[in-house]
Amino acid sequence: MEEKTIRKARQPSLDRSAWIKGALAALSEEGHAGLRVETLAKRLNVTKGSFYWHFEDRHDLVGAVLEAWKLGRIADIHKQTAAPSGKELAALRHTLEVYSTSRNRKGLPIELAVREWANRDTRATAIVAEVDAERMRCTARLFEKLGASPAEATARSLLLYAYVFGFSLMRCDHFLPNPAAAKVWIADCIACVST
Amino acid sequence: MEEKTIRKARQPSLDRSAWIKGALAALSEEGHAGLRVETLAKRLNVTKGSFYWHFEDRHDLVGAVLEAWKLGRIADIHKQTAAPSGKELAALRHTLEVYSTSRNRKGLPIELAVREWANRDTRATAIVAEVDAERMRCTARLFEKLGASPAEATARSLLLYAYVFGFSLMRCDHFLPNPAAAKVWIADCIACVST
DNA sequence: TTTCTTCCATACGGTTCAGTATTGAAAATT
DNA sequence: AATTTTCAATACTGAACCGTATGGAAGAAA
Repeated sequence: MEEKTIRKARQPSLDRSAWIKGALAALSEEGHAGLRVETLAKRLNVTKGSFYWHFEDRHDLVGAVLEAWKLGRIADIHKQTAAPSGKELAALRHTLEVYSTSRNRKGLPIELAVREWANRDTRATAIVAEVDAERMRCTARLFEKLGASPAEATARSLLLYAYVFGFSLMRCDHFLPNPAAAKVWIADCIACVST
Repeated sequence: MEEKTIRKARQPSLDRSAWIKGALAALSEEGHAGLRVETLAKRLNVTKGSFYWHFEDRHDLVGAVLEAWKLGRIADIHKQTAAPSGKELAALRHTLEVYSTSRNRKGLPIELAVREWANRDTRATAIVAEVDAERMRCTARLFEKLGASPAEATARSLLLYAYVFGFSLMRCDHFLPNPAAAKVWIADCIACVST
């Protein structure tokens, strides 16, 4: 409603990034099935005419969305793991916390949608592989600085990310007697390198 | 092709379970988007006429699929965790192994599709919650028999399942220098209760 | 002002799918 | 054998969607 008036007041029209941003929001709320041209147009208060001006076709949009997601994830992990010497453990625990708290209201659904989608789309598979490799590189580096062997650092990184993604897939709110305690125990298990 | 002749030779026609079985296969291969009436009909070499005889509508099928999936998962976990005294650790390690090996070619994609789907469907959410609760009950029992406190048993169970589901979401084949070693390290981390 | 470029609206055709109605054929029952 | 019940094929409506073609409005350039 407000969007509409703003647009009619000649906002310098939409560009590719606006469509991608809307697509990511749709991906978060409706999953991969939400990446529809006409549906996105409604979300942005325009028509398909705009879409086919900025994009070749739906395939083009999907590729752009994946690329934008990849860049965002890699930028995030670099920020999270850029720890000064001595703060490596805090950085790891912070990384672990970012995903398991309710902060990532938007991020985690996108993450899951992309990964589930990667089971049937080779482009998504490649993007996920790139993101995973970069993330594990970054966390493994921190674990090694804490004294872990390369093998252990890799294993801990794998466990860390598998846990956070897997946890977000579970619905155990009704079962966990003390969710906070369980999370603390797990965090200690993953991110406590015995020096 | 063979299916076709068999059917024409008057196999006692399809029943609900055949449709559900086909739906689970479609769910595994194409995700939630594969649960289409006409698509399933093609897969079973019949037409929609048959579907609407056995089911009220698509909503009906989806509910039946979720229910069938739930029962299957609960039956599986009961079988996996029915360990004789002294074999608890082996049962836990076996449970851990079942999901992380390539055996579950069909099961894991369904698991992920249902769980991703549960982000937007209340029925799927409820089903997943039931399955999670039962699984964690079963594994926590084993951990407690191994000497873990109730809190630790719960935490370990949560970590176990979050890990196996999260791992199946990751694409780190190109990065892991020694996948087997990492898996062993993680298994030891999750399922080695210090007595 | 006129022309051109940019950006979007509208209208259209084609596809896929959910759901309904009707018909038909084999099986079971009488 | 006649009839009823069970199950599936066919044909249809309507909606959602992709992609194209065309026209139009606003701003920039001439």
